[in-house]
Amino acid sequence: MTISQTPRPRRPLTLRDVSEASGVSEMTVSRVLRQSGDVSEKTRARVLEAAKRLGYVPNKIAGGLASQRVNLVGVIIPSLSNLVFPEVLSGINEVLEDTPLQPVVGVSRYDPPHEEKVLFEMLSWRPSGVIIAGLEHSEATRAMLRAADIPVVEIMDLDGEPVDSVVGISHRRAGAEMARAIAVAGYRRIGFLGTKMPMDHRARKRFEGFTGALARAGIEVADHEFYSGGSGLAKGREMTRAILERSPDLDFLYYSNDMIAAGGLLYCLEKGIDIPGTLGLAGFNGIELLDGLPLRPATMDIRRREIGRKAAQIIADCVQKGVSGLGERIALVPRLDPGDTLRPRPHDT
Amino acid sequence: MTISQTPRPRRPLTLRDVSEASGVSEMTVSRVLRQSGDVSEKTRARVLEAAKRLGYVPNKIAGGLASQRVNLVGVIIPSLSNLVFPEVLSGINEVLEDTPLQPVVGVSRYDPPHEEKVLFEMLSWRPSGVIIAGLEHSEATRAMLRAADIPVVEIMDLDGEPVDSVVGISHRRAGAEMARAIAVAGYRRIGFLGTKMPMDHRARKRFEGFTGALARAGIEVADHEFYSGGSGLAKGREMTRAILERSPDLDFLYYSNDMIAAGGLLYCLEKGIDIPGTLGLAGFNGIELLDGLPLRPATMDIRRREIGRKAAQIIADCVQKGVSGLGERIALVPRLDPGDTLRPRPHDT
DNA sequence: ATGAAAGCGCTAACAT
DNA sequence: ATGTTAGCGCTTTCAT
Repeated sequence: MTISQTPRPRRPLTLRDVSEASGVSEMTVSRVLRQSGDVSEKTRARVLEAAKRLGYVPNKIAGGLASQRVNLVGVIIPSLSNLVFPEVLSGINEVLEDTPLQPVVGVSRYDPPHEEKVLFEMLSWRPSGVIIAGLEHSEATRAMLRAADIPVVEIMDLDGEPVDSVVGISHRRAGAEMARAIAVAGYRRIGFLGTKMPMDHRARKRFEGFTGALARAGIEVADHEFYSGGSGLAKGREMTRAILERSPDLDFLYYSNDMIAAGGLLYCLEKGIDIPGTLGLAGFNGIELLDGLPLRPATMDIRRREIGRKAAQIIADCVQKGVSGLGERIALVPRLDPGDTLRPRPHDT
Repeated sequence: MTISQTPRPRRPLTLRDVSEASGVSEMTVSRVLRQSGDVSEKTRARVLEAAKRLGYVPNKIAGGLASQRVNLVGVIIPSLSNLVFPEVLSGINEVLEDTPLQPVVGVSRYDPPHEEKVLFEMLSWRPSGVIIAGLEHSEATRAMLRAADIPVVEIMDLDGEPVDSVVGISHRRAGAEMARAIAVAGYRRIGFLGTKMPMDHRARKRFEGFTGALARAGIEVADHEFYSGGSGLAKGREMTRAILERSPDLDFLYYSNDMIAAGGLLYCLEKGIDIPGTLGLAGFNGIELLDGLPLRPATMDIRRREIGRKAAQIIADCVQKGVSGLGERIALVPRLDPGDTLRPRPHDT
């Protein structure tokens, strides 16, 4: 007796296979599978049954070519290990899940030539829109974005000239606001700890906004420490040790992100430094990690999830309206959280 | 005087446009752009110049349909916010960057029906291979993977029946090994803190391996605490508080991941508990975060980056050889790191 | 080294 | 409600 087996196809199944198996024309099968147009309930059922039985998976390559529409949204972010960007992606996902659109992620590594390459690859799939982090791109990248004739949303940052729409916060203002809060609280000998600048424009703008606002309060940054490489707790400890050994009289440390701030906090607590009495601290981003620390570092929430949601919404709107961009500018306001490490302190006078 | 401007095309550029602009046949243009076949240096230069000047971006949709080959590798992981998976992705990227293959990421959210949907979407793009986390999938998912007739690599876990190839560690053994180390060190009143099981098979297997090995040493898990929802430091603190209030006589806590272990550690240190004298701790994963904590919790490194690399290598090999799978099984051995929180202790006798 | 023709699997547009 | 035809932009194959 021969054993009957589900045949394992060498050639992937096509609409035609479903058409033959169900005795319905290819066109009607296509309509059923896309739930477009009028199809009788009976044929619909027969088609669905056949498609399921055969294990048919539609070919979007062919579909996209025929319809000249591809429901992909390219998302280009600098890094996945930053913790911030996965949250932006979640926001994007949340919105796109209620649409036929699907995000496709590319990672630019804070490297403009690589960003250019990633975008080129992405555009070769003819996505319906692009969401891209930052406003600083190579001229070629900007040219491609403009020429693609699709909605483009630049996210995270507001300080610059967008190609089309933009959703984010002003990092200059964020830096300035933190500076003001620190100055108002009475801190005077302030150290800055951050990433090496050329890589990260947003960190640079925060630094600029920070120093600018301090200057207006008659304060100069007393010392700074820049690093390269991954930012983990250990890096924050090390940098904090270095800057405090060099400048033991600092009374505040402003870190360019929460992770290194958390490392610095742990270091200071171990050294028995009185926080925030002797030394205040602040980070940036508002990541979840901060919730479990012995003290909650001051930080500024940049509303990552909301940035993702708004950006995705703009793309979805454009696609729905059939327009290739609508030059929106959505300014989100970061929320300063003083936590336990940024407190008004007695004056020195 | 009219101002000459680069015309902004409504219709995306095609090979034909480049062909006309360069006076070279479409076919030859195609050859140049794909760097395949013999083309004279002169024509090549002309084509490249025209393509660049026009800002031509090839249409991979059309190319994929014509060639029946799409250089995408689908990667399906449960979550992006887990810290573990971005590292696996890095490993995959590292290898694929030296090939024409490109990863496309889908997130299954530890949810089999959703995983099924994500895979279906992915397969509709006819990728050259699939890398998917875990061995537990719905029957439909397994059927799709088999029917796709492309290389499939299941990653992270070894304990089960793979569809094709598999790269990972045995979580049962990992749990068992940690149990043995704890027992040998002399701990006897052991608590387990982990995720709610049905969601996460690998955590479940570790738990099974752990309790099994303890049983062989004549020890039972004295108490356990399960949680749902995100795992951050705060969750680790809260769970630790709960279990220690209920069972103050525990002498060891085994956490299902490093993040909650770190939270637990911070909690214990604040409470002034002597670690590892009174209480030992261990987590799981070997994440970078641990490096900056006041004490380094014991953990087990699961070699995430290497898992990604090996998996990608298998796909790349299959694509290169033109085979649709080769049933490899790569068993990685996790590394137990006792850190500062798992130390031999004096016997109670 | 280059070109011409056919067709990949699907859908738009137009029948019926 | 269903079917027919043409063609999306590229590559394969076969000429030259």
